[in-house]
Amino acid sequence: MEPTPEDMSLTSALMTLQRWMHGTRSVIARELGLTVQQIELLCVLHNHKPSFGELAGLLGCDKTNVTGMVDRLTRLGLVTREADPRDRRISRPSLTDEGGAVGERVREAFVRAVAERWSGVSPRDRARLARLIDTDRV
Amino acid sequence: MEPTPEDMSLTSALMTLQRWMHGTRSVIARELGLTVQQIELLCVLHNHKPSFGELAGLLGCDKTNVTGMVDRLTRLGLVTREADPRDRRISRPSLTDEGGAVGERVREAFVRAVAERWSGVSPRDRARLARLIDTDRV
DNA sequence: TCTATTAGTTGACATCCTCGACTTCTTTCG
DNA sequence: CGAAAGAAGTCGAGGATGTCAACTAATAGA
Repeated sequence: MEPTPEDMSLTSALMTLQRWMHGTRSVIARELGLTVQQIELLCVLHNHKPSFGELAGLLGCDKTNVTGMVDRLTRLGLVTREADPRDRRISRPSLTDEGGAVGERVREAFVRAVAERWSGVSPRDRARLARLIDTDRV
Repeated sequence: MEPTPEDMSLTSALMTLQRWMHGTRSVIARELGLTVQQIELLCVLHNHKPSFGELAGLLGCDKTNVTGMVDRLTRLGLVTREADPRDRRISRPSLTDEGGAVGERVREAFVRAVAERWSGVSPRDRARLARLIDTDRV
């Protein structure tokens, strides 16, 4: 399957987008005194109680990594471990009230940044963009 | 500026995309025995000889960080420091032949992954997607 | 039951990231 | 010109991230 010119320009757009997202997330994290990975974890835990293994999959990192991340966020009072009543091996990280509030601020800030970056694009095109991005996911 | 429903679904699409890109880049890096940041650096240096400070800006990290990253890539034979003849404070990291070849493989792999992910979308829509992503950059 | 598998943790080690302090070189301005 | 101010890169300390192999505890399967 040969890459077409459209694939090339799409790739280049994605690289630019990648840098923009990284920068945006860094700023948001820094304002809250957290790391990018930590705010990502808080967002993933929104309305969601995965096990450590599932959480690792969602974050795209090793499960041995998640242990330490949850430890540090627990120390900050943002996350707790909840036991699974059906399987005593499993414990499910979940947000504390404060962790939920911080996650909410993160999502708000990100939506605001997105709205601002695409403010020159019509709502119709923004919806189209969202559909095109997620196309093969559906 | 209130976020609209379009902004929300765009944000959600971007978060999914972010995870896909992270996973894709991790796989590419791992296959080459490098880290995500290292392949990013190799890509940024393609046809480009920034100073350390400019490189830090492009990578979205601190310049004190770049010193170590360039050191490690130099040890791997992928990057060298070139002196700037106009200003002796400045040295410009640049790709060795091998570094250029590795960067080329990274770009190829990424384009292939992009082409595959959006293979269900018409070339016309892929071009439209690229334009919409980069809209306010132009 | 007895074995194999799964979930989470730990320790070792490399990398990433940030901060403040430092050296060297360049620019500015008195 | 020469001293002060600024800019570029480096270094060291310290925390966070990421990977690997090895480990414990609990469950599932034969």
